[in-house]
Formats: sequence, C-alpha cells, structure tokens
Amino acid sequence: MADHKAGSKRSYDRFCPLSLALDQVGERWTLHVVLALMSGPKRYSQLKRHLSGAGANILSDRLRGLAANHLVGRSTADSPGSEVTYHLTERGRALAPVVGSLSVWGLSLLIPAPGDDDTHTVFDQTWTPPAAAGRTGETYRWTIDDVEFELTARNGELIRTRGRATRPAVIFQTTGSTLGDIVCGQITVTDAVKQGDASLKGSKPAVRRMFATIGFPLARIDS
Amino acid sequence: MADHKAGSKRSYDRFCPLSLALDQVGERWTLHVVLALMSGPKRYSQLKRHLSGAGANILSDRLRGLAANHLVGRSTADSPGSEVTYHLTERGRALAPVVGSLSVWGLSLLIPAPGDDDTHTVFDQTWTPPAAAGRTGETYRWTIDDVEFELTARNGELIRTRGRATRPAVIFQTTGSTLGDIVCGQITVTDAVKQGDASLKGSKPAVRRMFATIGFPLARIDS
DNA sequence: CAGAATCCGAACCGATACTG
DNA sequence: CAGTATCGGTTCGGATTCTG
Repeated sequence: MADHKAGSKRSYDRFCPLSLALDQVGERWTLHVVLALMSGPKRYSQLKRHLSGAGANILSDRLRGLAANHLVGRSTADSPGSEVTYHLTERGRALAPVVGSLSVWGLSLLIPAPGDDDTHTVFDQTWTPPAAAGRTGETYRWTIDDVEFELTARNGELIRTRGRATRPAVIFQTTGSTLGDIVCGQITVTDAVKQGDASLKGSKPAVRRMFATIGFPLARIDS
Repeated sequence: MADHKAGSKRSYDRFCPLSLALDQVGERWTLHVVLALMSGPKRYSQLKRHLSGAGANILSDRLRGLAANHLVGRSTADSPGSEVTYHLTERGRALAPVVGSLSVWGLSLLIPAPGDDDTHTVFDQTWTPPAAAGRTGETYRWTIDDVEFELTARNGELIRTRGRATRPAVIFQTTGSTLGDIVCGQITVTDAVKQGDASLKGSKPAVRRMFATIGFPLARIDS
C-alpha cells in the first residue's frame, strides 16, 4: 500500500495553475480515463477494454487517484450484483475543454492539413488497435478536407497509407473541423452525416468495426 | 545516445487523437516548456530559471523532443556570442488552447469558487517558489471573486492561508475569469488593471517580487 | 468474471558532476 | 552559458495471482 499522503507522490510543487492541473491529470493514462468517462459512466471492465494497453494495476491506480481528487466517483448500485460504475464529477466534466483541445490538436497528426507538405508526418504508420479487430484485412477510405488516404486493419495492426483504397469496406468523408467536433463529443457521427457535414458509405457492421478498430467510443457514433 | 527510432520510446501506440497528442506533449515538463515559450522566444538559461525544479537534463531532453516533433525551433543568431534561442513553431503555438484550458482548470485549485465549500481544497498549503525569493517574510492579500486569502513568502516557502492578511505588501484583487485570461496570456496584469478588471496596490518592487514568487513570467505582467 | 494486489524488468525522472 | 554524462530512485506496464 502506497502512502497516499502528499510528498510521496511526484509533484511539481509550484504555485502555478498549469502545475496544479498536471499534478492531478498529468500522469500517464489519466486523461484517457477522463475522456472515456466523458461519454457516460463506465464499469471497470469497460474502461479496461477501451484503454487497451494500460494494464490492470495502472487503471486501478488512476481511478483511485481520480477519485481521491474528486474528479470521478464510484457509484455502487443498490442492485445485488457487483455493479460498481465510475462516473465523472462536475470537476471531472470541467476537463472537457482540456481533452477536447488536446484531441483536436492531435487530429493534425492523424490527418495532414490540405496545404501541408507532410514532411513531418510519417504516413506509412502502424498502430495496434484496441481489440485484435481487423484480422480479416479490411480497408477503409477516408477523405478529410480533400486529403485522401486509406486505413487497413490486418493481423491486429492498423496501417495508414497514402492513396485511394481499392474496394474499401467503408468510405468516410468529412472535414477536419467536423472531425474535431466529433472527437470532442460535440456532435456524433450520425448527426454529422444527417447535417451533411460527413458522408459514410458501407454496411452497418463494417462501419461499426471500423470505429471500433480506430478506438472511437460508441457514444461518438450515434445516440 | 538514445536511438531515436520508434519503439524505444514509451508510446501509447493507439490510433486516437488524444494518444497522438500525448505522445508528443504528454511527458513531464513538456507543456511547461510550451507555456514558457508562449510569451516569446527564450534562451536555455531563461527557460531553466522559469522551469525551476526541472533539472538541466530534463530540459535538454524536452527541448530535443519538441524540436524533433517540430513544435519548437532553435534559432542561432548570426551575432558572435552563443545566442541560441528557442521559439514555438506554428504547430507549437497551436497548443495555446491546450495549455490555456489546463491553466484555467488548474486555477480552481488555487482559488476556490465563491459558492464552493472548499471541502476538497486544502487551504493551508505550501509550495516552494521558483527563486528562493521571499526570505523576508512578505505577505500578499488576494481577493478573487470576493474570496479573500493570503499568500506568505517566507524561508523559501510560499504558504496560502485563509483569511485577511494584515499589513500585506501587495493587495491584488480580480475575478476568476480575468485571472484565467491572464494565465492564458490573453491579457496582461497591467492591462487588466487599466480596464478596471483588476486592482493592484503596493510598491512596484513588491509587486514584482510577488509575481516572481508565484512564478508568473514577466510577460504576464506588462507589455 | 469483475476488480484489485503483487512481483519484476524496463523505461523514465531528477540531482549532481562534468565539459567546451 | 549551454548543455552532456552518469547514477540511484521512481514509475510504468505485463504477467500472474487472489478474492469474492
């Protein structure tokens, strides 16, 4: 048992708002937990699935720390089964601009700006998606601000390559600005499609697989 | 020499804007460097002074990493002396909303909201200020949104306590919203005073000592 | 199975000492 | 002044185990 008294933990120990903030949410995976909870209360196992790569002990640590700082709360339902869920408090929800602005900024690393010569954007890049999804070898065609590229899910890897995918399972098209709103949770994918800000072609299961593979929470898709 | 090839470094390795962003600015002290450079180019020694607690080693690492990701650039002036300065690139300046929203959020840890019963805001708290300033034992009276508290700099410590400081060297009064604008760099202290959004009483050297003690960069004060 | 504790190698952090 | 080299302590993250 780590002594949770101050002083043991690594702290910036500075009278500075940024330091104070990062003392509470600057550790690894902390903001990921916050983002995952932005779309509603979740259970430990749901979080663990969504935060693939985190490790059980880290998730425990982060949830404990966030609870100690009153950014998340544990709700133990009165129903019999072990129904502990974690949810953001108001202070936790107040982090929406933080995860939002970070996500919007990070978006430019996923999708290069139209006029940008992608000298400093490695394009043939691979990630390991959350679930070992995409062992089938599906490809998706994305067009963001008239920049076209393809995503391929195969062998538990997600590969982004330049160019136009042939026979993609899904065709997704939108603007960077709209995609920013989506990752910030200000709009869902289906609503963006309805408003004409995005276009999505492909079978419903394929769409679902695609967003699962790239790690979009379901709450960003619809409802 | 660390091999800068991918794989050696700890990465989130997820196709997710937040992960991509934190891969570049999620390490300790990185956003502090970015914030420090928001107010204009700086030299290594200036950064080191401003990021008290960081250590030469880490500052080097962070600057190297930020430069590798093209968030900062090194400018070596043509003048003879070693005049290397670091400045934010456009991609680096695009982080303004990130450090801004984090600072605004962290502000509530410094100053409790008016209606907030500060049950989860430890108040008798101490920090070690950047410079070993305040060995004289000065106190400052702050009033933020009608919440009054006092800051005492003594023995190389900065102590925040509830209540009204007696015979303070500086009296500072403003709103949380204005203070947020100040820490985000959207307005300087003197401009806020001019506009009537803040009030500052005390001798100029004392004011300067106060802001130095709490770690405000000079660029946030005037000009 | 959900949730959490323990162990351990590897990566990271931070202080000091050192170099040009 | 502007960094690099080194080294002990801390944190991370995977695997395993434990408890209901």
